[in-house]
Amino acid sequence: MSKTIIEQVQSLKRGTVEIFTEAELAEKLSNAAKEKRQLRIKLGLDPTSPDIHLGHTVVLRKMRQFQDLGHKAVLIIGDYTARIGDPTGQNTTRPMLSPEQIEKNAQTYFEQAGKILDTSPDKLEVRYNSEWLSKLNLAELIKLASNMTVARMLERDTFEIRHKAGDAIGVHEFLYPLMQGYDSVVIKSDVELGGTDQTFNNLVGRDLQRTYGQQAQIVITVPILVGLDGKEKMSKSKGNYIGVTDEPNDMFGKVMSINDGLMENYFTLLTDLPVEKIAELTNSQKTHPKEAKVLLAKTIVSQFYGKAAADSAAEQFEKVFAQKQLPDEIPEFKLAAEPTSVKQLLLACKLVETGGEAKRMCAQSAVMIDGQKITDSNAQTTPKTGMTIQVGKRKFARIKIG
RNA sequence: GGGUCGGUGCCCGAGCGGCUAAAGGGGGCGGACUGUAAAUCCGCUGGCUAACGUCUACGUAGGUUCGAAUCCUACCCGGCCCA
Repeated sequence: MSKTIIEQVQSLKRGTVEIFTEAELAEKLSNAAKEKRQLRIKLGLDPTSPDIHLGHTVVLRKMRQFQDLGHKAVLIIGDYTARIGDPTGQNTTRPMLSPEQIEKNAQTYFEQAGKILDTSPDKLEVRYNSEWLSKLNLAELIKLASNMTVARMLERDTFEIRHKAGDAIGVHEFLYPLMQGYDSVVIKSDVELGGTDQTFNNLVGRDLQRTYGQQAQIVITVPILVGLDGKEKMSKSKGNYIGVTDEPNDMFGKVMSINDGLMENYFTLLTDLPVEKIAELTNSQKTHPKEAKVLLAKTIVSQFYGKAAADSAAEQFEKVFAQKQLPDEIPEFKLAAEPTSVKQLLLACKLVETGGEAKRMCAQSAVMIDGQKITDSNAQTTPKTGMTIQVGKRKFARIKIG
């Protein structure tokens, strides 16, 4: 209420790629204000992978902005659409989940998304799309499908690429955008949020609402966050992600591992720092890149764990990586004081997974026991309390006899 | 339905009877370098074993052979072309 509509649109626009259309958004916002009505902001969720990472938080942060303006987040758990699997993804076939599994995943999701979203009941509504999709009969499905043409489907990048590459495309995959679009009709969405990979799907919702006689939803797309490798999108399966439940030290370390060029992107999408400040931080003439990255890492960690934890993570990082000292917290393992080989010792402390790996690590002089390099995995040692073992730069263990 | 090509390790991809735990690349891991990285360079990259070895692995199931990822048969899955 304090912000004008123009200001609202400006702030909502930050960090987005496209808005279909900005003018309509302004109109909706202003009508909602006049009618004292909450806008319904839709976000579809995939219940197959409940663990959320920073990539998901980009769109969640945008959702939060809407909530803070008084609007309602409507989360759609795609339990029914999960039967198909988003054609955007790599895999076209996915295991069908049991209702219990979906429920569990959804639960996990909320716990994690709650770190970003406002979960008070007047700001959040959660729906499962099986609620209406399972009731569609064939006639209704045909009607739905008649709103789409093959040519238009094939326009879609992912289909076009796969088609040209000679990969299989199941007919049922064409239903995915329709089902997702139908969700918008059922829940009467005003705005749908999504990554740019969802642009097509979300625009289908817009069209469908029109054919079903509703006012078309606004579609807002946000960028797909690039993963730690700096190339591919952040995803769990690619292992280039930072999970929102990662421990502060891990989270900090992962942020520090991104390459310098990625900082600006992360600052913009994952923090609230003003644009001018970001420009200053990412200009290496003005700010040392490491300093900027430390600030980025601290800012991100503190969003999830608070400032104290962020500062402590920064200290640990400096200690372990820059000064190559031992961290404060080292996992402790209880062992018997029997002589064993280094190989067995590493296995017992879970520093390696297989004997072969233990041998390799030793051969590559990555193993240190009490600061002594060990190169022979068959060397005998007798564990004693306080003995510290290090494998590589980041794996540590401490022994306790007992 | 017919024809044809194909299914190889985490991924891509070579191999097309023994020298193949399977070239090469990517990824990952370790080391050097550094500003934490990135880039670059070097090394490693199936399990068990102290080691000799041994087990598992080239779509699935059988078969031929002293010996098969490599040949044969059936089946499953996919691409393309024809209908």
